[in-house]
Amino acid sequence: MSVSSLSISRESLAPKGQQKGQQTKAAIVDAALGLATQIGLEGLSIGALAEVMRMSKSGVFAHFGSREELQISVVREYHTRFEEEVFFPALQHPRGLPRLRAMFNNWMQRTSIEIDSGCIYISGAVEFDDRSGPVRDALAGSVRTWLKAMDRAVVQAKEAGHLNADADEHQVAFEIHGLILALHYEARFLKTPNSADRAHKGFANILQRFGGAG
Amino acid sequence: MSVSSLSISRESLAPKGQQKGQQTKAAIVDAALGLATQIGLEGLSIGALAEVMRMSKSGVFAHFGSREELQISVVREYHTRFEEEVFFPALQHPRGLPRLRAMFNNWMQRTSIEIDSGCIYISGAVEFDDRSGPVRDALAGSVRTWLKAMDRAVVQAKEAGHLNADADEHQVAFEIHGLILALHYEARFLKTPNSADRAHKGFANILQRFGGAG
DNA sequence: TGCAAAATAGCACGATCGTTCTTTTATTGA
DNA sequence: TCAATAAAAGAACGATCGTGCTATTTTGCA
Repeated sequence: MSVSSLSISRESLAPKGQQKGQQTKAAIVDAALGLATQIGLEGLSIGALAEVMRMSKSGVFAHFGSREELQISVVREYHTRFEEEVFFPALQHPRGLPRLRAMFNNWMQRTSIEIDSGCIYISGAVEFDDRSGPVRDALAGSVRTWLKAMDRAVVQAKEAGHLNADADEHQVAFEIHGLILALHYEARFLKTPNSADRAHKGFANILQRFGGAG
Repeated sequence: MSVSSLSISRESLAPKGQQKGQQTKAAIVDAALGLATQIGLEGLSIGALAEVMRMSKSGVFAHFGSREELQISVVREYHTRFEEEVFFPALQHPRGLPRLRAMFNNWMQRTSIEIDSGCIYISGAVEFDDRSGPVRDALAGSVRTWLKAMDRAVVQAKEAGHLNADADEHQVAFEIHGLILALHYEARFLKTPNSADRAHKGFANILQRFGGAG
């Protein structure tokens, strides 16, 4: 193999000076996210992760320097994917009720998938609700960012006249959040059928009450 | 000390042949419940429990035979307390809307306390949602029992004419469950203020929509 | 009061955990 | 191609975990 072909492939695969290590790290974070959604951020162990990656424990460990840093990387990766899958696509819909509906529907779709795989925003909340530290901060910050985006969407719907003028925006967001949590709880833990339908129905009920049904 | 006084005290303290071991076991379960609500059923370790009890690990362990049996005992104890605190007092209110209100209010009060202490129905759901075994069964059975009681209360409220005739009982119970879960999540994890008010408001909104507001 | 039984303690085991250190291998750039 | 550097492996550490085994202590009852 010639030097020039090597050079070209390096350019194309890692254009911004991305070393082999960066790619490996990304692959580790990807695998770690998969493990963490199933067994939680606390259940995520470097040994199990190394086994999945077919690497040594120390090989995995060296990329992060600590377990905490690994957990934070997982949270950040989840945040990015959540944004790409739920938030950004909704922005293509016009402000107001259409965008609010899109955000809820995208959230519902993601939650429906997570009935099988798990959700670190929910499991992480339980694992870190009485702790402090950078992992908790990353987790709470990420969740708050999303909930604020939901809040803004409700505010815009009200400004657009799609909701009653006296509608309490935070109340709407709170009740929507409850529907998602109930869906996750009843479907994933209790295996209650038709939970997704109940959540959708609940959203329609909220809109009806706050004037967004018509 | 005379034999008769010993006999009397034994009769009074342990009338049904309750040995010392039973009392100790009850005290251990009590301490274990306290630990489990904070750090979860999975975080509950026999070593930490022994330290709290000022006992040896093996001394604690012998009462249960396995960690799993300890966890099940904790779930059962929590179930009993939940019934005594939330369910039974509500039965003293008349069937229909008054009893439904009482059940929700008692549930809210318990949840408000658990914002500080934690709740094993919620943490346990996350810890055991993708596992099988007796602990999961005990947990899910206990939760289902309570949710069915809520369902019955809604049905009775409808039968009494306190809710619209076309109200979907399970839908009402689902949305109420969501309010409790959102309260726990936002208050305990995110430290969002006024979450209890939002849950109460949400309950009023549900009643309004299903015809129980007047 | 004394003796059987129950309750508790003490100790050790294998396993897993995060982490550190040293050594080997793979990659990079001139 | 070769030296410098990054990446990965290997081994070992102290700690904690659940659990089994064997003493020791405490309790219950005649």
